[in-house]
Amino acid sequence: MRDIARHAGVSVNTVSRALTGKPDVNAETRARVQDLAKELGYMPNLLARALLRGRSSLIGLVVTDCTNPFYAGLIRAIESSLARLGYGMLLATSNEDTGKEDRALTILQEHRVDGILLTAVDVEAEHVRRLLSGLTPVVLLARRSPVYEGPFVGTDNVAGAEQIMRYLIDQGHRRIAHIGRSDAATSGGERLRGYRSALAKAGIDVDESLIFPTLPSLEGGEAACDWLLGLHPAPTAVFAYNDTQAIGLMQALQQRGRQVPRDYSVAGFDDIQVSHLISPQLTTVAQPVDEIGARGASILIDLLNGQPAPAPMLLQPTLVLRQSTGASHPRTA
Amino acid sequence: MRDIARHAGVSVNTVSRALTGKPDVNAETRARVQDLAKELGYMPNLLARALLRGRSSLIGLVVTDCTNPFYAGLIRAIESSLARLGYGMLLATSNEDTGKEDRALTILQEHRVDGILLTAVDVEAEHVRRLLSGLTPVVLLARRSPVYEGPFVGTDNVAGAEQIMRYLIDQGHRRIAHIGRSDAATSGGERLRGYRSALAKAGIDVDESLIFPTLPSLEGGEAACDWLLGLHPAPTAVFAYNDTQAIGLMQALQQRGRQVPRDYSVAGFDDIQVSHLISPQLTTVAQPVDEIGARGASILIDLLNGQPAPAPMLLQPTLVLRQSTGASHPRTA
DNA sequence: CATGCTATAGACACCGTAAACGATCATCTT
DNA sequence: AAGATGATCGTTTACGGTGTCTATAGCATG
Repeated sequence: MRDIARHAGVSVNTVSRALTGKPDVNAETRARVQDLAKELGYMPNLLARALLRGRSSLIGLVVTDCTNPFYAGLIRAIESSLARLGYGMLLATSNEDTGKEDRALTILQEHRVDGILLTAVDVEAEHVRRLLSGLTPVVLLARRSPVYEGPFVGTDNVAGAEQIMRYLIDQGHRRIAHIGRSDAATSGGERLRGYRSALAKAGIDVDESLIFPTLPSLEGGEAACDWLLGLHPAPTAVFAYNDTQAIGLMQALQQRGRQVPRDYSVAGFDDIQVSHLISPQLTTVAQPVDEIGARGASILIDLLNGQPAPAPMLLQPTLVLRQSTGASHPRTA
Repeated sequence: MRDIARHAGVSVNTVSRALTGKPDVNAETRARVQDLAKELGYMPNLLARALLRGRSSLIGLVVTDCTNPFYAGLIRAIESSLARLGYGMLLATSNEDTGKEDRALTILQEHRVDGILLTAVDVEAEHVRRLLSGLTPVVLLARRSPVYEGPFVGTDNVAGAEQIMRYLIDQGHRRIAHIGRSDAATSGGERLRGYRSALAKAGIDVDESLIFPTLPSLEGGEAACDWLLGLHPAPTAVFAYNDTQAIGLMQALQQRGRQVPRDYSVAGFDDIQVSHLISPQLTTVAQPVDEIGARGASILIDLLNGQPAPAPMLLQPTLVLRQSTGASHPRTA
């Protein structure tokens, strides 16, 4: 900028005014300065501007694992929203480790991000509490504590689970097993709640022995196979916490000579891309990933602009019926 | 920092020295300052530090699409490497659009990232040329122009294609089709080169009518199905540019009543996660994603520390044999 | 006691930009 | 023609840290 000022024979400040479109600059001078800026390849130093204005135009995003297709979609939606609004995105990954998450958040704050979008490993953790009571605006995504009433965007997991369960019940299934999530993630509890309430609404007693908490991974799904085959009387359908588990289960079932959906209907949650590539294609519940990302970003930006903190926002998932579920058949075994 | 200085009864400068571990501070004073810093919840302002030192501790990463599992893996590897080295990562997505890429790169530079990791949409594009001849250190990932001799890390696509082709040839296949990539991405040309050279080495003439350039997507693979079925004499195997195409093709073939690998052996490239979830599991070539990311990051950091620019680095992919390929059967048709 | 050395800490400048204020000059008003 | 007005531009200051130079005190040395 100094260079431009010297070449143009004006002060640094005039250059600043000319380039940022402020008034009090002669049109001629402005044109000359702008030409020179282009010629010299000038780029504003956002660091300096940030330091002065106390706004970095940077948003921090923390996810647990960007190779998870759900988070990958989230990242894409957020990045594109933020880019459109003129913000840069600092991405950090916690890898489901609270310690790493804590450090990542500290780094983000030291870089003076204007706000943070967080899918927390453990919403109750001490460092999350500290963050939420701090000055940096934060919007939680996908996971929240039940008592938290601040900015949040996520899927209505209870409603999604109820939808898929109602569908299975409508198909004639009465003994429906649930593969759950064994860790602290709140979505596990919510989907389980939907499982229970759908059964209750249909007048079916919940059989606790039909619930199997495990890891939300392929291996978790595979592990559930043995458990499932050991149940008597056998369930006719299974609702898994997520697609990955459901796929693991289906693979294991097929290896044991069972057929889906003939022997067992299997339903998942998330609608990751794989789900319509495997055979049979998986019936599941699609999360509105793009909308979660876009809403999260816009809520955060609104917060930065001084809007009051909105209440938690639950978005509705949609049922995706495919081939892995069917009508209940009477058991021959 | 001013607060700490006042509370401790020392100058701001002394606080700085105490906290950054510089010498010339009394051990007692240092301890007092550090205690106060913790108590007051002090966080260094990296913006200010960056402005002064001319280093932001920020690295920019530009990928075409973070929902692509290959790039998602790359992002994870890079993020974890950078975090370990004390750098933040600014992520931008080009969505295969050179205009968006250009804008993203500008934003990154305005934020004064210390260096950029780039998987360019089009390595020959004007704005990429400009970037490479600029001052910001850049390491290209995965895609490069043949004439570029600067910092680059990627897969040896030619060798990977040769490996899988040699395997198919060893299985007795002689008429092997190739579904290619229709756009400018260099990896397309490289894999095609491997296809040709493997055939040449085996003494098989390249039949240009067996090469079908299309989109690197599911749809591209599906589109290739009609073409494939129209070939006479029919090939016994297909080598696709990537797994996604291969999967699209297999689905389309199965819908037409053809069986894989009985009627056609199908091989892909990339080893995305889906590949071992579908049936038949896909034979493919695995890219060393983690290593590409880790090497890319460390090369960039070396550049920042004044090391001379290294030559392009090609990493070897590994063959993953699964169920979608088999020995060549004589055609009955 | 003068001198020089060391340990410690303060003062000042500076990074690149922008807001606030002040100065200059031409033009307009009466 | 004197004063008011407005357009244009320069000067000063600040953002939060850190490198460099300088100042002071305490101590050992000759």
